[in-house]
Amino acid sequence: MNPESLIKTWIVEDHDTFRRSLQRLCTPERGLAAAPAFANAETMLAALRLSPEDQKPDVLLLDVGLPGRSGLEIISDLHQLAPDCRVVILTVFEDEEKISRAISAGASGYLLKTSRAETVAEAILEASQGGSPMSPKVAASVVKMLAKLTKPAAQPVSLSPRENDLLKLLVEGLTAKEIADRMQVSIHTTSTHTRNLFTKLGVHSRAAAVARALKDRLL
Amino acid sequence: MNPESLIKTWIVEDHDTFRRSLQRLCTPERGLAAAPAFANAETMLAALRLSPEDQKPDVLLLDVGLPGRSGLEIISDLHQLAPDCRVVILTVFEDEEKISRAISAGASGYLLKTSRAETVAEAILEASQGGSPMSPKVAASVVKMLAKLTKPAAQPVSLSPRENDLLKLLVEGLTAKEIADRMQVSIHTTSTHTRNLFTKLGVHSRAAAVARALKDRLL
DNA sequence: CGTCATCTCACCAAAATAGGTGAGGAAGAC
DNA sequence: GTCTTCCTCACCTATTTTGGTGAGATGACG
Repeated sequence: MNPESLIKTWIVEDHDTFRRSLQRLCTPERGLAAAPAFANAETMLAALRLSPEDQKPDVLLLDVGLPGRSGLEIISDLHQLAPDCRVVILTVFEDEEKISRAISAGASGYLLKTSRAETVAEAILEASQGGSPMSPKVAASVVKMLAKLTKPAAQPVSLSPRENDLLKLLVEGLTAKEIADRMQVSIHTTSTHTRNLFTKLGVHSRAAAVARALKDRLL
Repeated sequence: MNPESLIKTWIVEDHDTFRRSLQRLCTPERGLAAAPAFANAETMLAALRLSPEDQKPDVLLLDVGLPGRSGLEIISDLHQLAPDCRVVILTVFEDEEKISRAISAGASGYLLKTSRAETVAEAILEASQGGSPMSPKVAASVVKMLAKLTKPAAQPVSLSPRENDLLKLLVEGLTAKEIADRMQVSIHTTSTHTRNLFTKLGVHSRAAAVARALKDRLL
């Protein structure tokens, strides 16, 4: 395999021994170029700023072991400096909170530190190809969270087209007058629609209607 | 490996040839028991209803090839009949819409039909152990969706404790009077808080405040 | 053909909200 | 100490919302 096609990985890991073993697993046999490694994220960012375009990493292995100043904050800086670089989190934490934060911050993959070396190497390759490598437990958590967030209405309501329009505009926070304007009808009509909508949704105020619409994804 | 520890897999797949090849990959060498296979979901459910508890499947491989009556609807029936059974979707579709629907419906895994046989076998094992096997592209979509859904406020607002309480109650759809009651203050106080809250959120109505709160996850 | 749902508009009145000003007390920051 | 933020309460008015009744037009469905 020629050097150009080797995946360029950078490593951020504060624990010396572990950092060296991560470096050791980046070998040409696995399709990985020799990996620069840093003891903290700031050093890595400094190096990245000095780095010419063609030497920037394809994948960043990021340890977020320490709570508090967790390392997730640097992901947005990283994406500024190297937009195409994929971030793979490496950590001991497997709770939904931590996983969710990492993914919101822009991480593509999330591995537990219990992963085998071979698994980490495969994950780097997968990430570089646009995938999202995750340890099985993490994947299960992610699926569970997504299921919760996309759960549809408990008792689906059937709104008429105009009622649907109205609801959208309510969610935008418009007043009755503005809504009438947008819907090209008189304010009396919006009032009628609003009353009917409230009845269907089982609410008595615009705020409650908006809450129901957004919570139960009625749009 | 003794028969008790083999994973019990059931298969729903309308295409004869593909169904047989799925059956062939369920072998004791891979830790999988011989798998009953069905050409459609209704037949499978009928069989499941007649099935004694100890023969119910650990994992269901579910083809959702056909659009329309897609097969996803049966997942809730399945969970009624066999609450511990994990569902792994097998399909050619890889768009976010389909993936999201499947996961909302209660699927644990999602494989593309381009997957190799060995990959499918491993996925069944992973699912049975509580994991969520996904093809790389699917995992990437799932992570992308979760990132979008959990993205925090663009410009974070710092609300005072009382303003936060108020916002929660607004989202519940309470009136000013009810809120005053719950917050144990006079209605004049809630009014003041409301005005300050609106200013901080940059809105001019309760509905818009609720929309902002829910969209930007300010709670 | 009648019925039903929907959309449209109108008039009405009670209630709630939006928005402004002022002001006292408590807690924390400088 | 002073300043600021926050919480509390009050009074004010204009506007909006909520909720009721009624009614004509349309189109779909049986």
